Amino acid sequence: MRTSHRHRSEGDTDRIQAEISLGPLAGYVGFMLRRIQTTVFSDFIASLGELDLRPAQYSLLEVIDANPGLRQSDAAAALGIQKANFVALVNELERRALVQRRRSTADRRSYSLHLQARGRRLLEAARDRHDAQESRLRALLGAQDRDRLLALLNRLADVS
Amino acid sequence: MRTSHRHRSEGDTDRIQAEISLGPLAGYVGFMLRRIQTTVFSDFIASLGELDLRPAQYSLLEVIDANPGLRQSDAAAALGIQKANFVALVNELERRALVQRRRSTADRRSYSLHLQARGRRLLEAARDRHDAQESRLRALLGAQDRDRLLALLNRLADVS
DNA sequence: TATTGTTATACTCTATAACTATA
DNA sequence: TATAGTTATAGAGTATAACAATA
Repeated sequence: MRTSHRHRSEGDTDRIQAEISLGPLAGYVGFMLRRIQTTVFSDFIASLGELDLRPAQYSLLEVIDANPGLRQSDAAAALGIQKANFVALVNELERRALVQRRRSTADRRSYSLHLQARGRRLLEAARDRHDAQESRLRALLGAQDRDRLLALLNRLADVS
Repeated sequence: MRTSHRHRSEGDTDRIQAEISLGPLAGYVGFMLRRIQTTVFSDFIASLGELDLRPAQYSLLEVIDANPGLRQSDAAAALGIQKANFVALVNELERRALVQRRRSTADRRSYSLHLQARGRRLLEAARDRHDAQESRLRALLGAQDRDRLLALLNRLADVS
């Protein structure tokens, strides 16, 4: 239907079919990993959006909650963020009274990071959204396949 | 050892342990998906680097090769890139004589995209790198688990 | 009226180098 | 000398709005 009344001239090398093939890409783990991750991530961003919290901010709140008082640079390393880029992230959360920096008495170059009451409350709300997404993923896969997927992913942790 | 000669004062709430826990995050499919994908993607970027080709450029070459003459906007949609951001991508590849735009005779608003000889040669070199990475991933998982992973990923394609 | 490709713009994420204060 | 945190800067990815040409 879409192309039924096209005039095709001699030099016309355009495609007619509507569906575009990804070619060999669709068979690559690397490509599909990126593709699916992007979808899942967008979905997560959307569900966090109402909280005015981006994924990196949320994950930092989680890491501080799991490791109260950890050093700023250790938090950055755990999340795979460079210390230079981590500064603005912490600044913003501190400005919003979600997180607190405290000068370490042991090593006065470093800060330890702590959740404030507001940060804890926001973390709990964000974790609810995260849990809800995780439930949707589990519904798509089933509990057993979800665990299998997690196990398979972990085995890719040391490529390169 | 690391903290053996620290002086801990009364208000010192810093952490002592060296390993930082990701807390509940490590059990979330969404989080681990992002984490592993980032690792695999960095590895891929490094292997493409010598070709002066970024992943998005490579994937566009693949899509054009699989769908010669496809419309610019269809290529953008297939790769999940917005048409506005797609322009500079095609410009760059055309400037390097890898890709060619041709005005469609059927719909003079649109362009059809084609590989040029240099583009085809570069694509083949890039595909070799991609294949090499894929082989490393398969070595980590085994052929069967690689296929299982791909199947599991595909089942997540329609979250949200 | 709607769509294709385009420009302009802004925001996020990431990478690197250089600085300071402390160790 | 080395490390923790910081600043400055630049590149890449992504999102939205508005426009000209064409359907």
